[in-house]
Amino acid sequence: MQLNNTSQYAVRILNHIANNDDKALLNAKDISQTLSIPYKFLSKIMTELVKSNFIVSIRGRDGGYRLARAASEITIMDVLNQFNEFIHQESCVLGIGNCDGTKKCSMHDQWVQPKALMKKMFEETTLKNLEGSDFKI
Amino acid sequence: MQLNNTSQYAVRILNHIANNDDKALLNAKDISQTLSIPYKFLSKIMTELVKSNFIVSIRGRDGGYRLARAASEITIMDVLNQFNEFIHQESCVLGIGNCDGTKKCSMHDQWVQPKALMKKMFEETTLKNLEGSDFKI
DNA sequence: AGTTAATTCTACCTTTAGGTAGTATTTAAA
DNA sequence: TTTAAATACTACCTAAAGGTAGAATTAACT
Repeated sequence: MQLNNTSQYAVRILNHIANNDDKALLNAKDISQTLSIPYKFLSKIMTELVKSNFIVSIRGRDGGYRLARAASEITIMDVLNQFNEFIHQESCVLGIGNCDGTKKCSMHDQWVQPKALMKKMFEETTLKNLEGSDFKI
Repeated sequence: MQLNNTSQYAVRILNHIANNDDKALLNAKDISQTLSIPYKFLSKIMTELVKSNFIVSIRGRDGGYRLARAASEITIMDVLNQFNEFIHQESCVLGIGNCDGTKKCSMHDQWVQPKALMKKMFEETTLKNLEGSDFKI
């Protein structure tokens, strides 16, 4: 019951970029070293973050990355959706299709509240909310 | 953000056995058909459930499986722990080691409540609580 | 005693997530 | 205009999860 590796990396990367968005561009090499994410794997994720419009890239010497929009406009849910983490209302905790009100699995009722709280939290938390210098990165 | 396939199967299997524990033994072939879980894969899970003492097996002709203890004494958390689903207090949502009070990741505070609710639910839900005939299986 | 129907064991196959390698492209600066 | 430092692209490799195959073992029934 945890986020996949790529999602975790993506959130940490975006969080890091948001924390430094006033300064110069950040490049892949630096981010890789700061966050201890393998350089080549990070590069792949960066490209995906560019394509999905979370960040913009400046190519060539002295290039790098910065946020594509305000940190307050990027929710964690946005990011998770991009990396195959589905946390929607009907997702069934036992994996039996979709669980709606009519036909539900045996754990549906117990799962409703935790799922809703989790969903709400991911939807309401933005990169802005995560800013701070005192956190593990 | 969902349980792995094997955990889902394990819960559904145990739930099904609990629902029929008054009747005769259930065998792998029947369970496989009823729950639409591949027979050979199910067999493997059954053996693990026996070894980890959730069920007991009767070998040989007319053999099968039944719960090893009362349904009210088996929590979902017990099952998940057996199948590599770690939902403990210190598990870090961003995968940066363990997140305790002192040194925490940037999402720690937002994650505390959903995680706690989920943990409590899995700990307090037993197979007995899941019994019922009106659920998707 | 032999047959049949069940679990168990060992070994393998397949798919996907995670990760790596090498090269092409772009751009600023010397 | 060449070089250096950056991103982007294509293709591959590796490990783990999910799943399969076949034979061995066990025990009730005839």
